[in-house]
Amino acid sequence: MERPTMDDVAQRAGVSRSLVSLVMRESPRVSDSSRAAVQRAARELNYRPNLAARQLASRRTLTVGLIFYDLHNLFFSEVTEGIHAVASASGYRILINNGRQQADVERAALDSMIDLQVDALLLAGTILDDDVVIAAAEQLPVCAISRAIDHPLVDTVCNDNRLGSNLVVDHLAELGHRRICHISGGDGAGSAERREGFVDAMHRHGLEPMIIDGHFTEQAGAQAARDLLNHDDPPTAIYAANDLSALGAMGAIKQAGLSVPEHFSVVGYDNTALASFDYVRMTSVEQQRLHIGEAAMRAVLSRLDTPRRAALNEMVVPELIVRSTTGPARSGPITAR
Amino acid sequence: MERPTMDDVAQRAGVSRSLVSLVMRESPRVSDSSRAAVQRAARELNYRPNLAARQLASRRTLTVGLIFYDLHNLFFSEVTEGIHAVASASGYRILINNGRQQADVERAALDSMIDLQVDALLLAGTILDDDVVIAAAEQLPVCAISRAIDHPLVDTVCNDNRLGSNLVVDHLAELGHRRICHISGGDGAGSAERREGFVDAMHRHGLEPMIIDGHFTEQAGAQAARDLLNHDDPPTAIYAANDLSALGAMGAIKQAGLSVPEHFSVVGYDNTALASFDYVRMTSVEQQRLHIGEAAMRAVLSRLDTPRRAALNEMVVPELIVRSTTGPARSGPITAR
DNA sequence: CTGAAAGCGCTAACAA
DNA sequence: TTGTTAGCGCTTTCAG
Repeated sequence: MERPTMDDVAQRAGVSRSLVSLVMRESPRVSDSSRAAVQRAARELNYRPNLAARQLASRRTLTVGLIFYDLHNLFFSEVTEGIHAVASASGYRILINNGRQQADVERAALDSMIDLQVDALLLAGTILDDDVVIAAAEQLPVCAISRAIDHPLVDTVCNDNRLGSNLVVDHLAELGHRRICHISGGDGAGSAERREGFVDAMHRHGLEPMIIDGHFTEQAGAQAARDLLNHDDPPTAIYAANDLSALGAMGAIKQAGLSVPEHFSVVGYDNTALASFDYVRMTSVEQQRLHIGEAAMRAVLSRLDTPRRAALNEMVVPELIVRSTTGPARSGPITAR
Repeated sequence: MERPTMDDVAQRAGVSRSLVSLVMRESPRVSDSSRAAVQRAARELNYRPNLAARQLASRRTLTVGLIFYDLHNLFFSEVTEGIHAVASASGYRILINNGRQQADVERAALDSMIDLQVDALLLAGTILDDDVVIAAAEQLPVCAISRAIDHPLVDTVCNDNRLGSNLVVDHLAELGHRRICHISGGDGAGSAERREGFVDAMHRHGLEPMIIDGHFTEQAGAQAARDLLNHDDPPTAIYAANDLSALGAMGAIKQAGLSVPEHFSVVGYDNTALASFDYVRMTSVEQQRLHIGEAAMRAVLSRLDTPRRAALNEMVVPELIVRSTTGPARSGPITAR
């Protein structure tokens, strides 16, 4: 069964193909009667426009590509909701590709999107080289999410990671914590800023920053926590660079027969579903993911209108969500209950 | 900056466009010297073939569409890995769309994919009407994942949900549990079979099945558990239809000051990251997600070769992963520690 | 092994 | 408001 084409519809409706085209694109300059006839014919034939042909002729796809750093990280799922909301309101569809945490896979995904001629590109936490991103931005609007890129053509939307770290340290200091350890996020998106914010905030409170190099993974958090447990003078609070890592730390603490927040306070970042489960109830920093997604989509839409405008670098204000994994600092050494 | 076309490459390489086309499609019938010249010209111009044009002429995209029931469910992330592995080995790219748990969004995603002329469609846990799926299957190869559809054109890959439930009940019965409650998954993918498998297995053990209607969500699991806690004679074990729901139940139990597995054993389904976190260590049923993804992708590839072959309905054997949320049944009523 | 020519299904001036 | 006419960038016969 061959798919009907515009010509088939035109023939059936007794009009020309261009008229059908106009109706399909919802042009106002069509008489009501013609429009009705075309729509009826289209329905009867179960006609659907061929996007490839449309795109070849019009040079646009009404499609934006979205490349994920990692499909397993729930942070991006929520960001996608925001993107979707704005995109669908503007008649754009979204195509997702998974970078699987590997730069070369991301690169292939990016090439693939460009081959498909998406109208714009959204990069969610990708670790692609700046050069690659900039080269892409020379071809089409690009917005990087959760990643700073300083270039006039690349828009960015990030949360204020330094501020987030400050909120965390303030909260912990207020609870009486003085020895706070940060498990860093390695080369992950935003981890450098979170780390710097942590150091600054600690100094501001007159405290000595303590840092373990980590990753945005459960394993890294677990390993770091195990190291801390063997420390001569373990900290009273742990601030992990994201929820996954924080949960890893909580797992290690639990396995050691200790508990949160009695022995250690633990704070994560991202406020993903992981943190909000009643079984976990983790204190975490909310980045305003929905807002981030919306802002990113709006950025590329506006650049579609104004290709050479100056870069937009939006900094979203994060918020600390206090739950049950933070409490007063224990006094003295660790004693199993 | 205009994108170079095949003609530009041909001109630069001093050959005809058709020859460039052959080289781009890696045809063996090209002399080494021509091939080299074309490849060099393409590289120098930074040429990338226009997929829309290619598709318009060849009628294929080398692209498969994947529609997710929900991007927030980690189950599908893993399935995607399997799909990706097989797809990329065969030169196919994957395009993902999120159904956001709503049939109409799924429908829009499906239409969108068909408009884009993807070569085949993979449906991961979608709740689309059978009619819609079948109509799609008449246009292109379709494989439904985690969902049974009985139609000669629709391939399916599911895990054996009945068997999964049997494994769970066997395990719990062996631990001495006799009052086991199943929190069902409502209209979610596979929940009917899990429920039936549960009932059968209970009867096989001479036990009375107990069921609460639920959903594939944390909230549903929590609500069900709260109901059970108020029960005259609460069960000693809870088998939730998926990990999310099981974690919800664990949260409610924890909030009530009770613990797992001392007061209640809890089992989930899917063995997602949620279950394997050290902080959770939940006993759960592994569906062999990677294998499921691979099988689904292989199914559509084979149907691309043999469009009218009989439907393939693969049933993947699940495995019970025993962790720390199941233990011997408590004897007697619940007493807080 | 290489080139010429005819579309794929649609959009976009331009004319009428 | 509607129809005519060129393409969009590529693949695919078919000759040579």
